[in-house]
Amino acid sequence: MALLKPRSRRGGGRPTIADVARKAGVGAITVSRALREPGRVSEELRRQIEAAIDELGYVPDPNARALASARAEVFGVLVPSLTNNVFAEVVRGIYDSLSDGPFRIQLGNTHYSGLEEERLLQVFGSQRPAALIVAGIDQTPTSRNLLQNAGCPVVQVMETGPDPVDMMVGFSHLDGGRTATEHLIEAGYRRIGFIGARMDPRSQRRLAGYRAAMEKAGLFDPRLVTTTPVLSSVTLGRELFRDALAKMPTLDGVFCNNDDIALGVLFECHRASIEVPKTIGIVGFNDFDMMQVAFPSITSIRTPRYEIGRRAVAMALAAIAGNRPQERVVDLGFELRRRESTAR
Amino acid sequence: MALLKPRSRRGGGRPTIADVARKAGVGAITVSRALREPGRVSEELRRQIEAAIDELGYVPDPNARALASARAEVFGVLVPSLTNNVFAEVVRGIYDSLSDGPFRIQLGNTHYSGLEEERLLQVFGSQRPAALIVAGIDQTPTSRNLLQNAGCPVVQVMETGPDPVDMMVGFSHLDGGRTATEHLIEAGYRRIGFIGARMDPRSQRRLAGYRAAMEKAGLFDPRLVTTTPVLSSVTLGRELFRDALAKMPTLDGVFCNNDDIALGVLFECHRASIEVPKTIGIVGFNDFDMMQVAFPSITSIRTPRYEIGRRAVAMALAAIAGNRPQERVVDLGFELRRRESTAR
DNA sequence: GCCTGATTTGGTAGCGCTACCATCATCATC
DNA sequence: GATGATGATGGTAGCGCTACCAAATCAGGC
Repeated sequence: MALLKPRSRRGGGRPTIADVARKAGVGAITVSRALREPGRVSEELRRQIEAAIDELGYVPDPNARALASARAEVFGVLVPSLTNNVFAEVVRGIYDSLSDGPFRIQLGNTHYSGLEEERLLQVFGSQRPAALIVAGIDQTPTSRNLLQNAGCPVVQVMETGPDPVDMMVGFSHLDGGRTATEHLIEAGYRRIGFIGARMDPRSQRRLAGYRAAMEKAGLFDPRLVTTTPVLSSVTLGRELFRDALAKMPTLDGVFCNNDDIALGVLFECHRASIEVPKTIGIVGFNDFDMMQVAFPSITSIRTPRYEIGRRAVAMALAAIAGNRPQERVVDLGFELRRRESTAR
Repeated sequence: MALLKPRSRRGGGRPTIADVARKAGVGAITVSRALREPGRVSEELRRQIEAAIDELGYVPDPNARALASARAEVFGVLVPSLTNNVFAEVVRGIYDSLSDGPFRIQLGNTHYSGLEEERLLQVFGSQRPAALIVAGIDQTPTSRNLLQNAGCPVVQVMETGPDPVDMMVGFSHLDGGRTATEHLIEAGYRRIGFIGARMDPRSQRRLAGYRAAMEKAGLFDPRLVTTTPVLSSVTLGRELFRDALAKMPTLDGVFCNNDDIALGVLFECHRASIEVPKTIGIVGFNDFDMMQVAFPSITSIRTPRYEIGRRAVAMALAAIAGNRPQERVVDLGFELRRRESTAR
């Protein structure tokens, strides 16, 4: 008589929770509990179960878990760019904070497109993630709606604003732009340009900060502003600076939308023998490592990218654990790093 | 009399494949087939099913799918760093190639640690991914074993070598190092240093290429080599260059392990009024955008990072579809970009 | 008309896990 | 000693989907 079930598990024969339960002499559900809520299982059984797990080399199947509990141990992370170092550091912060626990990261690249963001939120939602972390606060109404109905903690990162979907961690780009510009003004520069590429909402707010500072000092002139929607790069920084100079030869300072642009400006100054900081003052944004090494070293606004990632995860984990933080909007601030490029 | 089943689906009430089947008046399995193998379903039913899907806004549950088919639509991607631009571009290539299809990306950061790589492969394996893409070819025996038994296509990227686990896409770092060094020699430099940080296996091979070229020209001297295991940065490039100069004041050229180091060297040359390329020639590695903008522009080895990501996915997808490429090792090469920093 | 094989469709039985309840001790309380 | 209250454990019934097989249909050949 043949065996009824020829042990042909479809799934490749890895040990399951039932195998562990059999070996430990307990019910499957007790194994499940021992894994998820160890406190609710007696110490004796827990030890037996752990021994069985070790012996069999059991690893829980995240897919089965997600299906049964209608909740995947996944953090959905949406950023507008994978190669922009700013977001890479945010992602690194998220990753480092999550690598101890059971949570995986599902990365989405919106390419600075609201439509793509909507599409990704749709896809991510179908997985019932444990939390969503999205860059920016300017979601489309559709995206906002998707976030609101995601049924999980949501953290908007990089910026602060008055109206969080759920939680927020970031800083004020407007204040950052204003601080950078005020610093140039205080240093004695007057014909201060703004140079920016890829004018996403954060860049727009830095520009607004620049404008506020310039207007307050009675120095604003629209011809001082040079922008392009093209993706930022060092090469582009150089080109935009040449455009700006051509348009406004009396330029004596520039606030650059980001450090790439600032570096391009610096190199062009070298090339054209424009003295920095004497003839032109330069301020960057983000304060990448290279800013302090550049010659002359470049003043920049230090932004807490890595810390934003870490804090976003901490808030999301707290919310998952049931104690949503009191402060739903966390401003991590920024810091002006004064260097040679503005030391006139 | 109360309803028997108060329609309290645990899973939040999103439409399921059964809902679609009911609406379209077909069996559930036919809907499943229409989604995965449209060719095997008559055109009429297919149309009905598509209409039902649209109307209900049905999105397949990837977790249920993975559980039932014992195969997740996930590409596991293992890189040693999230912020190193080189890997960010590889990941971008992978992401762009995958964003059309159903596959998700599961990212792992090994932090240049073999042990961490083993741990991640273990975790990734428990999800039965559709494919694995790992950076480097120097896996530990344990990791190699895990890859071999992963039961899915595996692509090792960034390098080429004689013994792929399954497939490989990359280029020869040894040849890259040699080419860079030979270029300096041909340009007339003689006391050519090697400066490298974070001496991972790829850096080691570039160093080996440097050494081969130097020895062949009868120029090698161990005091010309300055390395550190510390993570690479522009700041570090500057410091290492100062060390190298202190050790060997007659240095007249440097091959830098990567572009960050090269940039640090360039800035230090500015700062110390060392003329480039007259007194010192500089060659970088990777050819980031900024190399061509720097003043003077910096000679570098252009590496096909993005293309490596794309090709790795293409090969993996082909293998999944059943037609594993003939060539299991693809060498995408590199290119020396001659610029001002070596134009003596 | 019958058979064969290809094509299209559906039913059943899981995949591995957890939510929900039921059960059974144990112990304090009246 | 009956009555809950509490805590530990287990059974059952799915989660939403697909593998596997069975059945139905149809074309063509004899």
